[in-house]
Amino acid sequence: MSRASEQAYSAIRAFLLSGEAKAGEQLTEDQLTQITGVSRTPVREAVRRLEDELLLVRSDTKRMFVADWSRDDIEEMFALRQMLECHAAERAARRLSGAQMDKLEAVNLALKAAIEQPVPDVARFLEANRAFHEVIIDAAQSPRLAQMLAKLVEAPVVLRTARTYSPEDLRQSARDHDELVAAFAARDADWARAVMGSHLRRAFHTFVKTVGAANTADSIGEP
Amino acid sequence: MSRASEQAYSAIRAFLLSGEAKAGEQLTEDQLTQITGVSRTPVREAVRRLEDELLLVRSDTKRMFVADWSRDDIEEMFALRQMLECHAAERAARRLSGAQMDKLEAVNLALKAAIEQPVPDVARFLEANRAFHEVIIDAAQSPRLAQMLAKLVEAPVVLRTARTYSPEDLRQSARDHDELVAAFAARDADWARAVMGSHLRRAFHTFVKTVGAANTADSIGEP
DNA sequence: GTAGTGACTATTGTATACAAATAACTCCCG
DNA sequence: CGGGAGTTATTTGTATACAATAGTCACTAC
Repeated sequence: MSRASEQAYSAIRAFLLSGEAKAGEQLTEDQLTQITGVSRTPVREAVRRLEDELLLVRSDTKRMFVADWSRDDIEEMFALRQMLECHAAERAARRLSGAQMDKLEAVNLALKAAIEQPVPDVARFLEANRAFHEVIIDAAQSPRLAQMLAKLVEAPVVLRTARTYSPEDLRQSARDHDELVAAFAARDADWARAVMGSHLRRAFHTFVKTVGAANTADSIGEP
Repeated sequence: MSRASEQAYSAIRAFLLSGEAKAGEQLTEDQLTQITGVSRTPVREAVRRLEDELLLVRSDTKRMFVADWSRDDIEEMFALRQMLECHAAERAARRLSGAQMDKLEAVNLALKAAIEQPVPDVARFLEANRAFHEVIIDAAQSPRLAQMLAKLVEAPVVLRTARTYSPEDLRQSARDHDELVAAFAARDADWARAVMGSHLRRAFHTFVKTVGAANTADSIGEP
C-alpha cells in the first residue's frame, strides 16, 4: 500500500489501540482525516482494511463505529487461532527447510535472552514471539492460512495494553517454544501440533485471567 | 456496499468468471471502468475486495493481474475449507435452534427434489447446496469463521464453469446431506464433524478428477 | 550490439468538488 | 406536551482532476 494510505491505516490503528477511542463510539471520515493528516480517499481505504480486521464495524446505514468485542468474540478468535495455527505447525513440521530451522532456533535464543535477565524485556519477548510464529507460518506454505492467521493474531493486540505478563507466564511460554523447536527438529508433525495446541490454549486462559478479570463479563473492550 | 461499488464488484467478478479474462493477464483500472460503467473510485473498492478474495493479485509494483491458481492453491483451499467447515459442523450441532433444524430439513428436501427427476436440475441443486451449508455456518455462530469460509467457498466458483456433475456425484452428495441432517437432528457433534469431513474430502477428489484432468498439472485456471 | 540515459507514456495514488443518503431539528397541529 | 411533515445539517458515496510513480522506447556512447 502506498504512503498516504499506509499512513492512514497505522494512524487510525494507533488511535484505536491508544484507548482514546471508546468502544462503540461513532467515527466519521472527516474526523479520521484530521487524525491522519491525509484526505478522505486513503482514509476510506484504511477504514475498509480495519473493517475487514473487525476493529471497526458499520451500522446497516453505513455509519462507522469502534468495535466492541464481547467475551464470545475473544473466545471465538482464540479457538480459530488455535485450530489454524495447529494446522500450520503440522504442515510446517513436514516442510521446514534447514534455513528455516536455523532461523527458528536463532529466534528462540533471542526469545530466551529477553526473559533471562533480572528484569524481563517484555517488548523484545513479544517481538521474538511474533517472529517465532511467523517462521512457522511461512514454513507452512499456505498463503491463505497465513492471511487468516494474521488477522487473528493481530487483532487481540488491541487489548494487550491492559495486559501484564508475570515472569512465570513468560517462562512457561519459553518452555513451550523450546519444545516446539524440539518437535520441529524431529520433523514430528503430531508432536508439533500437540505442543502448539497446548501452548495456545494456555495463552487463552492466561489472557482471560489477566485481562478478563479486569473487565465486565460481556464487554472486554472497555475497562 | 453502495450501488456503484456493488455494481463494479459484480461486473468485474462476472468478467473474471466468464473466462474472457485470461489467468495472469494484466488489468488496469481504466479498463475496468469501461467494463463496469462506473468511475475509478468504486472500481478501486471492488478491486480491493477481489484482491482480498484472491481473484486478483498485484505485482510488487501495484500492477493488477487476473489470479492464476496452481494445483497447490486448489489443494490448500480445499484443505482449509475442510478444517473450517468441520469445525462449523461441530459447533452447529451443539447450537442449532429448532427453527434452524427445520430450515435445514426443508433445504435438504429441496436439494433432493432438484436431483430426483429424469434430468437433474444442477442449478437448483447448487443453490440448495449453498443454502444448506449456509444454515450450518449460521448455526455455528462464529462470524469470523463465516467470513473465512465465505472466501473459500466462493472462490472455486471461478473454476466451476468447466465442471460437469455426474448423476452419481449428485446422488452421493445428497446421501451425505441426509446423513448430516441425521447427525444434526441427534445433536451429535462428532458425527456431524465426521460426515462433513468425508463429504468435503470426497468433493475435493471429485473436483480434481473432473476439472484437474482437463487441465495442466500446474495451472488449473487455463484449459 | 548493448548498456545506459533521458524523454515520453501508461498506470496507480491522492485530493477535492459535488451528489446522494441519512440523521437531526424545527415548528406546526392535534 | 407529543407526534409528525418538512427543512437543514451531517455523513457517506462518486466522479474527476491532478500528482507521483513505474514502465517503455528511442537514442547515444562505447
